[in-house]
Amino acid sequence: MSHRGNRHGRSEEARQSILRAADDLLVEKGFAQLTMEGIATRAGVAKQTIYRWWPSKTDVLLDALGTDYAEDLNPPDTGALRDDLRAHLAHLADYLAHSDAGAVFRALTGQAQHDAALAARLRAEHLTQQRARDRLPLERAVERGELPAGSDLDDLVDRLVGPIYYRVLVTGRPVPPEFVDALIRGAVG
Amino acid sequence: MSHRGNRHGRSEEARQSILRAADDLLVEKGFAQLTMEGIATRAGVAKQTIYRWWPSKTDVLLDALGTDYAEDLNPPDTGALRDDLRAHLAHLADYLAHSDAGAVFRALTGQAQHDAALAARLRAEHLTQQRARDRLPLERAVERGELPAGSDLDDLVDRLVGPIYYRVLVTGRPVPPEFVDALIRGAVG
Amino acid sequence: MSHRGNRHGRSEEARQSILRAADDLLVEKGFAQLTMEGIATRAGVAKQTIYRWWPSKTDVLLDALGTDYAEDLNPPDTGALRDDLRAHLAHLADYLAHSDAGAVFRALTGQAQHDAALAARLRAEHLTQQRARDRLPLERAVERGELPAGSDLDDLVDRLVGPIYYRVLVTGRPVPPEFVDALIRGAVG
Amino acid sequence: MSHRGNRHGRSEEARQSILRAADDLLVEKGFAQLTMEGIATRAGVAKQTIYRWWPSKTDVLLDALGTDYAEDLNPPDTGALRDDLRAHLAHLADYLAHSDAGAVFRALTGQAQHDAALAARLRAEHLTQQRARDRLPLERAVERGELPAGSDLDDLVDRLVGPIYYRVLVTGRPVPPEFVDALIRGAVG
DNA sequence: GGCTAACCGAGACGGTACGTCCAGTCTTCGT
DNA sequence: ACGAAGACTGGACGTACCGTCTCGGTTAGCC
Repeated sequence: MSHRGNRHGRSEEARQSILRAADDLLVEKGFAQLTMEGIATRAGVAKQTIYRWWPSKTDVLLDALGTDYAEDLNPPDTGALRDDLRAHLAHLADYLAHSDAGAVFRALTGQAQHDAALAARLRAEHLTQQRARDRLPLERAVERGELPAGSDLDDLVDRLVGPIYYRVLVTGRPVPPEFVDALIRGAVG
Repeated sequence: MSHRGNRHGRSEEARQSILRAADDLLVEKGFAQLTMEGIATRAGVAKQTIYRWWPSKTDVLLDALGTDYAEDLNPPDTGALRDDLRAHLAHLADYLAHSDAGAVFRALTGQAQHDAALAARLRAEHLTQQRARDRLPLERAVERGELPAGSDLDDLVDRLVGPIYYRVLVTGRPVPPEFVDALIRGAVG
Repeated sequence: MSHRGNRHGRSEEARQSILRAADDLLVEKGFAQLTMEGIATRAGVAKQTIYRWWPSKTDVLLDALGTDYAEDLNPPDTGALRDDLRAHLAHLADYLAHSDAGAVFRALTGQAQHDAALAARLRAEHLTQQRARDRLPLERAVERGELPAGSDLDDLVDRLVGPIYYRVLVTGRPVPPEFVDALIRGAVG
Repeated sequence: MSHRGNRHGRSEEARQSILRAADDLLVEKGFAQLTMEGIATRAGVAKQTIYRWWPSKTDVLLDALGTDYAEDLNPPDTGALRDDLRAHLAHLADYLAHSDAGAVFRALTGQAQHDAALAARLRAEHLTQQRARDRLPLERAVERGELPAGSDLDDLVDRLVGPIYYRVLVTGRPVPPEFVDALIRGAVG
């Protein structure tokens, strides 16, 4: 069932190897050394096949970021807000700083500083969903009465994850459990 | 004081027009469209003159970021911690999001996601000083007894400024005074 | 009589529209801008349909040159050698320089300078016949005793038509009747 | 005295190796397989250096044709028209059909069938001079009284060289001395 | 007051990657 | 069985910048 160049439309085989090659090369050589020609060569694909489906290397990366992001970062539901947050934020910090998908995210966020259109797509296609996942423990806590009903959950999310993103993207400092605990105390008491 | 061809060392005139051109072009066309050739043309300078003094365009920007950063972001000393922080954090948010120097900072931070050496220089030459300025109100509060002596001020700084950087660099959401107040309440009670 | 997707052998409709498209495009845009894709699009035909029947664009043109060449350039038989030649050579010159088929011939001859196989086919499939037609008046003159029996007619043909091809292909100068007369005098007295 | 990239202007070294590479590759692989990239690689030169000075590969070839053409084809001056022509036309035929410069000429003439601008340049920069050389023996014969004063020398030149070009460019037949003699007899008695 | 060192502009150079175009092949569906 | 459609690999196109280089011109500061 591998369609290569026919009227069924695009080759899933080529698509996979391109995304894989982009991911690998980003991790190996970094965003600046990531080129369309390099991806094509590594993927064993013609350059035109990449350009046919993606306008630029950032679009390939946006696609490569794809489902990984969505699936990996679902917070647990232990029934206790602080436990949920402790686990989720630690996972988030580790994911952003050390996973391959995290590397792609950092690269795209970096590029988004120079490219407003990319910034918009990154927010629409990934950040929104991620923030929804980040909110889940807080929403459940409101339902359980652990948090007051009128809380501004978006602001709470920012106060919880903002310092983590800051350390990962800006200062490069690690995010130990104690720091996560302090964040939680500051945000939800 | 215009040295064109002399034995007194580099031309201050050329230096200024290069930094100016880099700054302007960054704001006008963005980091990706900022090229050494473009800077040279705009500055009316030979490419070699740029390469003689700066290894890359990020180094020019690091230099252009220069003293502005240092001078502009000194927190006030009102004698009351919360007032100091309110003013300083609001100023910081505005500066990062809307000033020309903020644009340079965002561009460099973006590039630092792909360039570890740049990340290191950016931290050493700018972030460290900025964080020191961010700490000042907290240090004075400790001296005044407003904060307990053993507080981890670095962690407090991260909890105060982290969400601001997060909004500026990642979500693009604005930083209204109410959000700053919530940050302050969460961090220093 | 329109076969589109059938089991009756190739579509004469497609064949005609391809040859027609090739001819038109050659005249409109020139050989260099003539592409297989362009022919396919203009003819409303899939590229593969062209490749199924012709290996290259020059083969399409060889085919397009087709029967036109053969039919159009038969010399008259007035019974007088010089009259036959005068009419035939003037017609030949006009045909080569100004007709659509002449444009195809010039293009193929040009391409044959870079492609020995094409040169061979062009000679075998067109030039040989054309030279046979060019010889006809001479052969009839030998039969009538207007020319001596041992004459090398091939050399005579070259001396008659060579300068015409030279003007058309190389210098671009016109071929007026006086020049044709001079040619005839030089070749057959 | 080899200037590589300085304000003296272009590198003569690069110019020579490009022309040489173009010439060699044309002879080795033919016009169709001659590419700008191939020339650049063979010449050990950047593509941009070729494009800086020549708009297309035909312009490189026009330049490569250069002085060779001019120098090599000067007719002798024996004092006897028929001897001059016999030697010159034999030389011309051999040159066109068998020399490297002849291969370049044939390729350019072929390409000129598809490119009117090239045809114009080829005539202006090479054919005109060559025809002037071809006329020389005739002009000297007029001065000596070997030919009548009113002769149309241009037409005579065409009748002498036309069949030779025709054989070289169109039929591919050889040009033996007997054919040259017949040409001379037909044109100048 | 000419010499000379240091810096300047200009711009050609060898390279790398860009994004586009077309060649020629292949696979499927519909007629 | 054939034609239309169109995705595929491959390779050259012509362009934009990269970072390096060599040169001639200008201007102190020194003999």
